[in-house]
Amino acid sequence: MRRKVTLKQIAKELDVSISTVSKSLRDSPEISEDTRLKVQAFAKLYNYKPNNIALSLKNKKTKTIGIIIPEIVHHFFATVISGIEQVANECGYNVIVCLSDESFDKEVINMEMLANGSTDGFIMSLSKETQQKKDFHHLQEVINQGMPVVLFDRISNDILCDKVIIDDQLAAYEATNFLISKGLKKIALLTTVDYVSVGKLRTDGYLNVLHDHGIEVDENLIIRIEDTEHCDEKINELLENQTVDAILAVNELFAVTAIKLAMSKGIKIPEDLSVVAFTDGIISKYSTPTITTISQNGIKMGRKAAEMLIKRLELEDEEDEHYKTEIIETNLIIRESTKS
Amino acid sequence: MRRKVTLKQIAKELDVSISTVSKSLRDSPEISEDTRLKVQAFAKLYNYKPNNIALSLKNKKTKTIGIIIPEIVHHFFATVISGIEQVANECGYNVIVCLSDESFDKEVINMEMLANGSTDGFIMSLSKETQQKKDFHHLQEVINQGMPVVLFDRISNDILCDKVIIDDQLAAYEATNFLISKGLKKIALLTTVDYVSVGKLRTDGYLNVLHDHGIEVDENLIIRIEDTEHCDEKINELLENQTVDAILAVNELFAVTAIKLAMSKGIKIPEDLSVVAFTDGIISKYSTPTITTISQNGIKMGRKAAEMLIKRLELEDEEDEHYKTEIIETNLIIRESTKS
DNA sequence: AAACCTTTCGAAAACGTTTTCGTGTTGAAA
DNA sequence: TTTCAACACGAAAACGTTTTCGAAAGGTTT
Repeated sequence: MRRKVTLKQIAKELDVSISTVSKSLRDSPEISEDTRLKVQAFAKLYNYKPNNIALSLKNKKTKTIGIIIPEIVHHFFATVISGIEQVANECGYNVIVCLSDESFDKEVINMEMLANGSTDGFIMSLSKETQQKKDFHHLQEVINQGMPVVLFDRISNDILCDKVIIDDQLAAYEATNFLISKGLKKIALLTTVDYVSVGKLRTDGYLNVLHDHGIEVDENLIIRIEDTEHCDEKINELLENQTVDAILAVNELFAVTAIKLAMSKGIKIPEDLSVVAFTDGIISKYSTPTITTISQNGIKMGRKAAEMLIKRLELEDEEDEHYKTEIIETNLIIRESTKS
Repeated sequence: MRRKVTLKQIAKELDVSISTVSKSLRDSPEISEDTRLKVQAFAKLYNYKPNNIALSLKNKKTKTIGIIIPEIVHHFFATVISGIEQVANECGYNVIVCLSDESFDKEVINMEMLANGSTDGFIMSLSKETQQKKDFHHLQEVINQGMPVVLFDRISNDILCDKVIIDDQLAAYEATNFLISKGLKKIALLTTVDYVSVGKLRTDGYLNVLHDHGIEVDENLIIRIEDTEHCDEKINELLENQTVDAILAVNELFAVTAIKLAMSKGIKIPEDLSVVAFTDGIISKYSTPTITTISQNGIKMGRKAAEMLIKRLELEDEEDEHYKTEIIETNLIIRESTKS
């Protein structure tokens, strides 16, 4: 077992000072070529690598990005992490990941843990509970301390910081418009409860397009689902009590559940019912029929968030560049679940 | 902008020494109640929290676990991270995640980055390239330095360390056995190239069960797929040229692809063709028909790996507990893709 | 020979902790 | 009055770096 070697040990071994070793390794012209080469050879031999922790302490920079997300077993969040990791890696940063499990308390705890020197900044998406409580003091605290924060997807207008989102409202508008253009009239919406920011925005987009086409809003066609685990019943209820031409679902899960239920009732897709879903994930790609979705490019979102954070981190001393909100474009990916 | 307050600042402000402040905050009996309360009140007021980096440097412990996995956009790996994070959190550890992208070089670079003080230990799953090259010097290096490593899923017997896996061979044996028990004879295998450890083991299990039942192995029924992206062609070829009763796939993707291709050819599932897949992920749960799978409990795997690592980390000074390999049990989850 | 410049290196501070040890003050016991 | 223990606190080292500044040694210029 050969423990890691330090500057001090090298210095002692070669009978020079620590500073000489440090300077030699950093190719300082202060040091004669003789000793420089000698030190470098020795360091290489013992595979010396500077200790990151010591560097962090000295530089007051950890080169680490804190990511706090509600869940990691959601494909979308996984892709965002992937995107973040890509540019972090390119820029010599590491990422430390914490999960809030949709819990406000865990979000706060994780944030406080990481804020005490572990990371240089944060990239996060708010937990449901946080969005519901509208309590952002933990974020505010961190921002006040001068740590940059970038919010993505689940954001809040009450927090002043950089943000990256898709235009949920517009995307919902366009997707619904697409359905209308196919001659479909009775379009149901499967959405979440309103405190989830994206659910609200997508609902708004849906409402707007109906309004613009002079279609009356039928509240019976709007299903607000609180508990993702038991969405079956509410969707089943919809299919039992209403005849609908099309469905817009704010996530894949709702969509695939609706499709399965519909098919089991002998409803043909897309002949009898067209379905469009938000979030282009694996389910949509591999379900039968494959599902028309609104792509929500997680990789791009993650990359952009990381770029914004790192840019701010490396900004020379708070030339306070004002906060930006970047919008990642979406596309409608047309597959088998919608009429052509 | 109120930067974080340090012991030194508190000391200066209250006109006491740094040691007094530190001791006060740690409730040392050395300090009079008077000053202790005064210091604590002041610290609370200014929301003092000790700096993690400084603590890490002093204690030579970071309370951080390094995770290196091939990809994060695989549901299985995401669940493992989730499991790791659960127990890490319970034990006051953070996790720092690096992705190798199945590249040997990235794996090495990430490992070296994290090994220089950033983490106390590693949990990892080998990249394909690493398994192919059989070059483990980076792992060996880290282990020699006294950092604990826990390998999961994609492991190698050439590395001496703790491991956690499923019994791939047994699981494949039992799954195939299940198919045979349904009276199915011509069972095809969709697997990976042999250097991927789990692919090899699963193939072995398949071969063993055929042998034990006296069924002759038909090499035409064993499809080794190198490139996941273009598995369609090879699977299509199989379905065109052979009539098969059943398919065992080493992952969900191969299974769902096979199912879709078969259905497009008018082959009925499960009447004409039964399908069983490894890895119980979302695809299997939501595809049509739903797929019978071998559960590979990622959460449990992650939890176990984290427990093993932390146990070793908190073992008083290398009482060298010998290395263990934990086996996570699997279950066959029977769904619609197999005959009942 | 005196003054000065270069070269080459080391001491020390700094980052923020914790902890060991030393020290001054007080009060009580001898 | 002396001695000693208890109490309350501070100085300093340590963790591993980087960097500033000072200084010794040697050489060059007057």
